[in-house]
Amino acid sequence: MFQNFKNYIQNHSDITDEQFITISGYLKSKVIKKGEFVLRQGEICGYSFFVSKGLLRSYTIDEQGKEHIIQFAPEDWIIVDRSSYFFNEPSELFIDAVEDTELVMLNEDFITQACNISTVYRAFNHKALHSHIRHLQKRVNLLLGATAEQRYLDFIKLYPELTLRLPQWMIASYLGLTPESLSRVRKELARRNFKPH
Amino acid sequence: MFQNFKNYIQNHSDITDEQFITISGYLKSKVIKKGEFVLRQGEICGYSFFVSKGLLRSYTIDEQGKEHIIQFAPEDWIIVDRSSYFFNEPSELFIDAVEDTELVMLNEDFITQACNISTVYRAFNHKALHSHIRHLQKRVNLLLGATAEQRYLDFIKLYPELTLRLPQWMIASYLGLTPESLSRVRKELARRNFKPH
DNA sequence: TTAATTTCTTATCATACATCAATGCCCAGC
DNA sequence: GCTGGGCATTGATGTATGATAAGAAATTAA
Repeated sequence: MFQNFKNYIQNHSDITDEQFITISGYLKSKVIKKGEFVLRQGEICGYSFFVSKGLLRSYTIDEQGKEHIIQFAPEDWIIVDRSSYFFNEPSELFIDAVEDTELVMLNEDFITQACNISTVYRAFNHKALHSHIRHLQKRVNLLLGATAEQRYLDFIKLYPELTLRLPQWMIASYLGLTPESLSRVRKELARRNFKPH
Repeated sequence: MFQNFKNYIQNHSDITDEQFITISGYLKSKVIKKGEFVLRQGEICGYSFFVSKGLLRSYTIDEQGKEHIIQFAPEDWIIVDRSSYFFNEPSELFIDAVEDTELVMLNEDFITQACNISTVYRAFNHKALHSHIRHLQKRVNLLLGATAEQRYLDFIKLYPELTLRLPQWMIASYLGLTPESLSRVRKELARRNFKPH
């Protein structure tokens, strides 16, 4: 039931099988279909969501009703609105399933317990926060300076498998483009004989 | 010498005067003039910089030689390239002084010691990481969706005092605009009789 | 004070990307 | 096998912002 998650957590900590069993009481698993939500704007994000199988995304909807995708989470990724989770504030984000998805929900108690049991896990968590910051800062920098084409090239370099799994309009949304613009960027790349990978 | 920093840290933790004295051996203070650097692209960021007086900024320079300002840090703020600091990687960022500045440099040992002495300080640190993430995510969202005017209005609402202290071209750079565009935005706001504050 | 930079504004023109609209594609469900 | 609804492409046109250039204003230096 939690096998993928157990592998994941043991790869990143020294938590033993027995320890995992004791704290797995704080876990919930869930299976959802494409399009179903695990978080909606306005709700408080009480869980981190680990993706065992499938693909989730988080996004905002602005005043003009436009979606802006913040993050994708394929297998072995964790997705969460950290602001809402940590500060107990209503979330700005929606999180829904891009594909049929199996996920594990970790609540605050689980994290606390795991940190108490294992300093390795605690350090892993700390590192994850820094990775998140690094990623966001890089994205800010790209959005400040890079053209549509540069942002797209960066995306397919960073997420080659996602590029294949996602509909193009979602990639466009992640990059801050319209689907039409992304289509033209791709056309231009093809004209110049660009081969991904 | 570290008075402002001592106040700051005691406001955010239960560290005593005596404890502060023992760990203050890990601190360095520095006075720099407007335009001087505390970090350059390519260097590893070995310190967090606390601003006692004055104003620092961090920014990148892209391939076309354009600056993109990532952060401002006035009094009582800490500025650091967390990626470089945590992962020991060469930094993408420059950090220099917008005004003549007095600062305190905290190295890894200081942070470690302070965390060991005080769980309150440790929690404060943890919270700071989450605040950073919240801020970056909000900025990504603005850059994805908002117009020049919306971004500028958001800025002056968030940083009213900075708006007065900074040259406009730096605000423009922070917002991902040219100075000319920001000037037009301001003109249009003035025409519509907008009063800051 | 004058001179010299730097910053801000304004105007014109250029361009990347958005918007709107039409078409074709694909594959999901009947 | 049709049929319909998302999705991708393409073209025509619009618009916000960038680029360039010049002058005004403000700040700093001499």
